[in-house]
Amino acid sequence: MPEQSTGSRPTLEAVAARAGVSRATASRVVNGGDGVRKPLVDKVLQAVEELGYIPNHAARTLVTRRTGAVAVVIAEPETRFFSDPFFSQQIRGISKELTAHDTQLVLLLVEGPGDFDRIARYLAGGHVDGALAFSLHTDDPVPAMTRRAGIPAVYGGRPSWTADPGDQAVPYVDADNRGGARMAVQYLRDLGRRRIAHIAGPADQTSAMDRLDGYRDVLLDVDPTLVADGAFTVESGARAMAELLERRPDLDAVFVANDLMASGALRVLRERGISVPEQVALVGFDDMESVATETDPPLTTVGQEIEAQGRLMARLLLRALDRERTGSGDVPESVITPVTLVRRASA
Amino acid sequence: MPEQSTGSRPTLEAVAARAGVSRATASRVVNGGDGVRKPLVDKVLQAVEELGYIPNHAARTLVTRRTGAVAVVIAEPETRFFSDPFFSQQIRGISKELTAHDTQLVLLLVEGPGDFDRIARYLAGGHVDGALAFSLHTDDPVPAMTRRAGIPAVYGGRPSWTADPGDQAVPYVDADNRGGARMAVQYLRDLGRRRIAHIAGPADQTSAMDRLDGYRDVLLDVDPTLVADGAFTVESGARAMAELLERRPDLDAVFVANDLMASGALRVLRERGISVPEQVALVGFDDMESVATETDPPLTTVGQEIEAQGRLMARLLLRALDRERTGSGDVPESVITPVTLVRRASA
DNA sequence: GACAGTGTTGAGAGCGCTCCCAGGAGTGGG
DNA sequence: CCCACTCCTGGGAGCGCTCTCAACACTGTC
Repeated sequence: MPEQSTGSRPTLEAVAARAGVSRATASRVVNGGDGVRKPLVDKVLQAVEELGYIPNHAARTLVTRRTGAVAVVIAEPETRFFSDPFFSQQIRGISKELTAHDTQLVLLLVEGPGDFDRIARYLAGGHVDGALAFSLHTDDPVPAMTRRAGIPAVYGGRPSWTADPGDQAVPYVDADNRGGARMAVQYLRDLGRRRIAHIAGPADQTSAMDRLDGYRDVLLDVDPTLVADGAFTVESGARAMAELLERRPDLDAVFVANDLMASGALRVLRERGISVPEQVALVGFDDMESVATETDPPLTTVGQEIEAQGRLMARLLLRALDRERTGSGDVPESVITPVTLVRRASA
Repeated sequence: MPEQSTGSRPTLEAVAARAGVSRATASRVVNGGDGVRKPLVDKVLQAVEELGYIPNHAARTLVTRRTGAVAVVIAEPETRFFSDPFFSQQIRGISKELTAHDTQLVLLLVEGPGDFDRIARYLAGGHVDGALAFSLHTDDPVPAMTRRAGIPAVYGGRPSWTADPGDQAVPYVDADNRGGARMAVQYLRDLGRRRIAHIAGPADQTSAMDRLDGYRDVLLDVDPTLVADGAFTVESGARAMAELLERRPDLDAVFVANDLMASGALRVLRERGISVPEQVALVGFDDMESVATETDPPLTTVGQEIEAQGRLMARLLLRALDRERTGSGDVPESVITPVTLVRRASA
């Protein structure tokens, strides 16, 4: 084991001295070795090895002005962050991609509304080169913060302001919510269902609205009594289902905007002795492993590649960073990821 | 808005100049202002405000040798990290505590076994002041890495090597697994159950072993046919339940080492038409929100305060860091957090 | 053989900050 | 009124690194 017990860690200076070269040459070797002759490269590399040299990150950042880290901002209120494996998977994808490009992931969980100041200060403080954020609510202050901090950002989920055409383009990655919804409703129709209801997600989340739009795309002028509002939670799904059943006891199918609500809806249907899928067919959205396969019956749902979305977000950000550094390269553009209908037993 | 559009951000030098003081005094004010007279403090503060000054983190780290960040190392193979809200909650608790002490959270997800090198290099590279890790497997290389890197670490879950008395003390935070198991089994006994089986977790995780020990504490010399092995997953729980039913069709209760397995067990019992809790009473462990309340019937289980555990881990680490810095303070000691029996319908 | 051109190396100037140390201002006691 | 002492402030070194620039060696050409 290299001598790391000597208290302070070896510096580039020490490496250079041991290799019998200047600090500048040692630095060149450590950073790739371009333009240094082979024998010297070897000598420096050996010195690095012998001393157990590890570059001092702070010193390097101080001069290069690059931190090699990006922030992941999660502004979701407690409840969802917990019960939702969505974030975990997305983060896993992000982590994979960042790791492959030697970039670190700083996790910024927003602790309540008053905490945005801290986040803003952090982003502006030069701690990170860029930011990834999940823009789930219309009033999200994160975009303004990253703009002011002057660092590139990529969003997960279509930010609401993209509706305004005049606004600056912020790249984002999102599943094809609208297309997926269309697919689900069309499937129910092909099954012969005619009174297809919808349990919608919260109006301040674009994914919920896009899914609602997709539902409407297929069922052109749909009866408003067939649509109930939910909040993407199990409980809200149960409530909405009860509401729908009361208003429209004749419904024969429900497209639910996410699996969590679908599981709540399923519970209510079971309690009332309504058979699924015989009497009422049910299709969810998300294909959330721990939910969709565990319900009784298992959910037919729209699946999205969550981890791939995370990877993609990271990739877009890294590309933006690269562009910033080299001054060239293609401008990152938003990406819509495909979805698939996963057939199980509920429809 | 302060003039941040001038390209490069203002330095301490600029603040000092504007306030008409030296850089040293400006630095003192920025770092608390001890030993600086009020009028000067105010002048500097005003300059900071006007210029929108934010300290350069890299420069500060370079001289203080403190990064103000800690790593959270998660070495869990993919599957569990996803389906398990455990980590999310634990991280939330960690984040809350760190944030309150102005410390950043760098997330290090281990991507496969070959990735440990990267983690080791990162920890040794002076990027972070300390590390939090979840030590779930006996062969976990993280402890060795942090020791070599010379940074303090705190573990989540009792590390297996704490069994060896000679080993150095590594502080950890863990739920009272053994006590909780005792509580659960005792409860089943008080219910009048006499043939209480156990579905155990994987043998390389101390939590599983501690729960098994607790089970044995109550049922002194238990018949080995009453114990089946699982892997903390829904599927493994189902398999173990089937196995138990085959070996001991007379069993009248099962204490399952976690809720995920309990939900699998429940499914098997339902499929066989065995009523819960009438014929077989079932108690789980973890009180995992999204599982325990959603099963049919809802699970009676042992609840632990996961978020509090995360907070505690962070607190212990911060204390160790403080100790390192000031050279005094109490040595952090491991903490066992209490558990409670949550009664629902399954027992 | 002189000269331009190419490739490799080292010296040294900072990056922005903290902190040690010395000097100056102010205070109280003898 | 002078001296010792305390309190506050500024000068300046230096944290470990990158990067520019100049010096140097070597090659090929006319």
